[in-house]
Amino acid sequence: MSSNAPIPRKRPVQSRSRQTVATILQAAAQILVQRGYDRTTTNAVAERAGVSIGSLYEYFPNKEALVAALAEAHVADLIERVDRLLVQAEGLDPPALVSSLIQAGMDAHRADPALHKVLVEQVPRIGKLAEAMDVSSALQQRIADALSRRNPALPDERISLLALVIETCIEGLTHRVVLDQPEWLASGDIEREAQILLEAYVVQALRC
Amino acid sequence: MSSNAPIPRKRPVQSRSRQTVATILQAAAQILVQRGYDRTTTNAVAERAGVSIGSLYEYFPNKEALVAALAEAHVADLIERVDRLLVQAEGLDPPALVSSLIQAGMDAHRADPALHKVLVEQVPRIGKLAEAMDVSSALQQRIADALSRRNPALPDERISLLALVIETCIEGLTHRVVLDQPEWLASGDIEREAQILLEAYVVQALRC
Amino acid sequence: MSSNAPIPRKRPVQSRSRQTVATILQAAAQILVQRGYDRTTTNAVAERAGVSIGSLYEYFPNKEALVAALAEAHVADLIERVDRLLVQAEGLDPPALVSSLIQAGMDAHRADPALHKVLVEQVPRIGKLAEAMDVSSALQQRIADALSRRNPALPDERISLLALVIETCIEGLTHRVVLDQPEWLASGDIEREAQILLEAYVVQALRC
Amino acid sequence: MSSNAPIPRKRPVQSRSRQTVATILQAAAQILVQRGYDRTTTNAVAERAGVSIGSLYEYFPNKEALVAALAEAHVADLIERVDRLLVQAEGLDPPALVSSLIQAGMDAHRADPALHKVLVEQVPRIGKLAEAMDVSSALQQRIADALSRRNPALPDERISLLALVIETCIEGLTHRVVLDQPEWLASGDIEREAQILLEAYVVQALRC
DNA sequence: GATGAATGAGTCTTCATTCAT
DNA sequence: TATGAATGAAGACTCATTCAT
Repeated sequence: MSSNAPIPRKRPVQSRSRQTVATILQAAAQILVQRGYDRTTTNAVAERAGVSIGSLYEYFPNKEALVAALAEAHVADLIERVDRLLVQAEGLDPPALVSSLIQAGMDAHRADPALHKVLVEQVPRIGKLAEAMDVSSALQQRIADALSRRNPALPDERISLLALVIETCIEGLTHRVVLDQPEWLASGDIEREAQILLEAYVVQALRC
Repeated sequence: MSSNAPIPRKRPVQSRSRQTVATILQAAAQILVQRGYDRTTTNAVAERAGVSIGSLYEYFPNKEALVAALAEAHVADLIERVDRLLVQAEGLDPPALVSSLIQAGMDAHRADPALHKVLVEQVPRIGKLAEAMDVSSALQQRIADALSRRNPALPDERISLLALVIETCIEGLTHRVVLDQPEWLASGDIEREAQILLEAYVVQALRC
Repeated sequence: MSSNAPIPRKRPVQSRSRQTVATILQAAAQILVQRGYDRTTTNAVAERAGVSIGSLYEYFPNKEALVAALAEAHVADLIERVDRLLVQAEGLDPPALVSSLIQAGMDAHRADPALHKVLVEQVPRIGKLAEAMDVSSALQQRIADALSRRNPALPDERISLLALVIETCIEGLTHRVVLDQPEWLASGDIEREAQILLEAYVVQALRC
Repeated sequence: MSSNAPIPRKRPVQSRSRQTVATILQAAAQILVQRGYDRTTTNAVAERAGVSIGSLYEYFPNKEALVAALAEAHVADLIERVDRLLVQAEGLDPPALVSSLIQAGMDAHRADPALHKVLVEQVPRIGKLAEAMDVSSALQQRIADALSRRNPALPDERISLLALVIETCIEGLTHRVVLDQPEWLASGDIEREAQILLEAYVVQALRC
């Protein structure tokens, strides 16, 4: 409207959009956590976000896309955390690498455990949502890279298999603790067991 | 009428009911696999079962209960398979026990993989459904018992932790293979890795 | 079965039927009072009566007929009570007659106030049910007869009108007290007012 | 857009809603009268109103609320009519007051007799509906006020009782005529009788 | 872009009633 | 006659999505 005002630097529209999108995603996360997936309605999300339902559909073509966006953001956050830790672990020996991976796995779940729980337990892994929620592939890739740098001689197939096993165990153990026994989080017992379990495995594997 | 026949009276009636219930559950399984949880409607299940919608509600108070019954049956089947294998593994040494556990885990998922996939990926783990789908607790208990018999000196806490780790890893690896890479099922690669991973862990653990 | 037992006097079948019908009606009354009309189901009535739903439909062609039978029985009970009092009031003077009528009205509602309340407040006055619940016509007729015997000179039209007014006021006042202010039942205030109200009216009317 | 127009902004939006609500209520009244309460379905009401079923539920959370709104409106209309007549009767002597009250009662039932009949005869007086349909309390209050102004010396208790008796008789007689013998409406016979009945009663009562 | 009233296909669920046994 | 499993028409209600303003 006020076209000659001195304020607008660049893409004011875009920045407002960004803000709106962020608000909607926040609202979606809250409602998802409070009500679960099935009972989350787009109307409720819009209302919570203080945005009209029409606006919501301006940014997200449907409910699935909305939740997918949320899942993507969450997953990106998770992976970013893992990446940060992996960078630090670059030069370490295998036991320390394993430790780092375990820490990364545990740490990743500290992002937004409640949201994580809902996403994992209630959101149907179908279509776009299945893709959006696939953390494992990305993590396996990163683990594979790390292993590969350590022992470039190992064949890719073997690396993949190792990465799959490692990632699966860490994710499995972490999930179990985070989702079902959050009271165990503090003790560090699980980390210790995981270390024992995987250290031997990895050390030996990197030898072959 | 035939007052002194040795045949129990109400049997025919009961058997009709039984048949109806079984038919409904079968139909539910089929439709669940074909359409996924959200798009499974009670009316469609009744129709597929060749039964009136009223009959369905005669036996299952609502959709949740229907799917929960299905999940319970599936879980029971699954656990029964594990139990059978564990019985055979009774006297074996730790490596063989581990092998049995892994086989049991893999085998369990051969019950009805398609149904398993839908149940795991799409059915919201909420309320009655969450309970009905809890295999892990049961399996951990069985593994704990097996370990306990092997090494009665170990404290319960330690046994529980071991069982949790073992069960989680086996379930995690099996899931990953069954749900995401069914093509790996045949190769036996995963079993081999799992054996390596867990054998060392268990052997050592049973020593302490 | 035991066909030559000395017990059965006459129409054992009929008497058993009678018993069944009575049981069903009792059950219907209970459930009606507990749940209200809409939430009263024929299945629940049968169950409460300890009778199969099929048997219920043996005796009552449909829900409406069942409730109508109940209403009829209730109304018959009411009218019988009124009749008993009116017989006693035969020779009395007008004020005493009025008093008797009022007593009869109040007394009638002591039959089964809870059932009465449900029938009046919730049962739709439609078709067979409307007929079954029509107490007023019968009462007006009886009042008209009583008045007529007192003053045969009065034209029928006038008698009818008087009866309508008297019956309506008594029923109205009684209802109000019974349904809305049961705590006033004991005091006798309403009876006193009704007597004042109607005595003057009737005395004068019987003169013309 | 037309930013400085004196017309309130949201009006068009609101007026659309208002219109929708009004249309729905009209349709509900029609269908209620035609089919009776039980056979009135929300879908039919929406269809008759030329509105989607979703819109109906936008404004009325359930069937009960819809009918309650209708009843409330009807009752409000009814009471408004009575109030109008009572205002005019302010300075009159007791006989004229009685006459006014009777006229008011009769007149009130001219609002929408068919709807009135359905509401009274078929709508279950339960929960919200019972409240919505309670005319008597309001009318008794108004009558009590009128009496109180006439004779401030009378104790409240007595006033209440008088009002109850008067209101009950007028309502009873009016109902009977309107619901059961609409053909008597024209003659004026009932009004005359009511006047005789209540005049003596009120005159005497206001004396004490 | 924003709004929010309106849409309506689609679900679950109830319950009076039937009928094979 | 009695039983109770089975029926299925019908109804209340939800919510993702559209579109006129």
